[in-house]
Amino acid sequence: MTKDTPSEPALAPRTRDAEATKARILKAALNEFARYGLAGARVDTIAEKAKANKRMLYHYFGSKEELFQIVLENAYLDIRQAEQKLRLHELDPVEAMERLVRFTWEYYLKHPEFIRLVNSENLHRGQHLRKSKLVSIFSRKLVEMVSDILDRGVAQGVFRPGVDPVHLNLTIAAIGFYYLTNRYTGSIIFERDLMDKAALDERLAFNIDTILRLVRA
Amino acid sequence: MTKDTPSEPALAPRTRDAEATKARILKAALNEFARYGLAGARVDTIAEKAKANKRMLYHYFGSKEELFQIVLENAYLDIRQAEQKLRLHELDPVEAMERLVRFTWEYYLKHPEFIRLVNSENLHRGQHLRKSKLVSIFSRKLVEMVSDILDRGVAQGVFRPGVDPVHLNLTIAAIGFYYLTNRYTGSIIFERDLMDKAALDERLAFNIDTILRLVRA
DNA sequence: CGGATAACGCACTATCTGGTTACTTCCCGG
DNA sequence: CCGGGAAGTAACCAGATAGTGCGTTATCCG
Repeated sequence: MTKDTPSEPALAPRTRDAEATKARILKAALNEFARYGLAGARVDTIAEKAKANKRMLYHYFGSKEELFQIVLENAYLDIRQAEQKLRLHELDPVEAMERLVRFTWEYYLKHPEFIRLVNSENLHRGQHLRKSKLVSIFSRKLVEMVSDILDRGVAQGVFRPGVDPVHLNLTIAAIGFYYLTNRYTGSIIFERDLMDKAALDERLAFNIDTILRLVRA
Repeated sequence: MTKDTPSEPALAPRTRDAEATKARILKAALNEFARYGLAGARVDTIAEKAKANKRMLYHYFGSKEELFQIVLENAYLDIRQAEQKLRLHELDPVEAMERLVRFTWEYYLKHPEFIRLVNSENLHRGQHLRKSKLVSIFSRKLVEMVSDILDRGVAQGVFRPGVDPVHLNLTIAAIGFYYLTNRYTGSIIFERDLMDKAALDERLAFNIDTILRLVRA
């Protein structure tokens, strides 16, 4: 909508730019909600970090909860889109499976905001995600993707039949997500630094092994 | 300390009973913290639900955070003690492993407060659990327990060698914990009721299978 | 160029929230 | 049976917090 005239350099600092302001608010909100949860996040802090006026935040997003909802939806859409870019159908089943486990792990590792946001949303019983139409659509593609790998593997005789793609999806997510979301209590309980580089590499290898043992014929 | 005189019936409603009041506050706090998280929980609500005066809460526990800390520690001690009662060393390795997976799942299912508390604590980077000395001690026993099962299994040739008991522990927890903590977003994303009786049974069976495939020779 | 529209900002408030002050009531040991 | 300490209570407070009313300024289109 509000675009620079083509002749002007794009980097010229616009004094007024609704899209840019919205984007800054969303980014600051993602950070704040991920750090402190929905209840712990402070609207004033979000506005400040976004270098935007709080009034703008309410103008564009309505309320703290609606802002959270949009931040959460965006986070889900981001991971679902990244998954689609993997082009797993081009790989043979074992490689595809390994790549998916690796991707999931690395995505969680690179995006700790995502796992924290998901936890917050589940504390609130999924009431915000439920309002998103897009998330369901994109999630279906994920299940189809895994289903396809599984089918191809069974056809080639490398995977055993009868593995539920939803349970497999849940398990791939679980073994990475749990380790990383509970990194703090986990490090205390098991008395070792779970976020140590070597520990992370070891975990990824363990996870790939776990999933392959689960699906192999 | 404050005990009824032996001649009086223990159930006689004492008008003043420090231990009972503390217990009521802890119970109400467990509920409130599990429901709304540390930031979302309300001290007034805890006092009200405990049928205690807020001043008592501060008198016995010092602050909201210290109360949270004690609630969290109690929750961990409870699960660790329940695990010790399983007497897994009396079972053969495969049965012991299956029993542990089953127990973990059923404990999480019966104690949704536990998983919610753990999530809240990890949002706060483990800063409260770190202060507990007891939790580390009891956790060591858990690792030893799994280690023992694993060793016995290897000696009998039913389990493969080289499985790290910490990673195994993490995985047993993960596949149950993740499913249950993300029951809300999971049900939305996969468009099926993850908390349906049949779905729960299916998941338990899947989890047992996953772990056995992981450790079997 | 000029005025409508949208971006932006200040200052305010009603309410909530963790924590406290100052008090009363009960119980038990000597 | 009585005095002191512990259990219990009501009212209160200061700071924080989500949300707004209203005025100002930049931008863009006719």
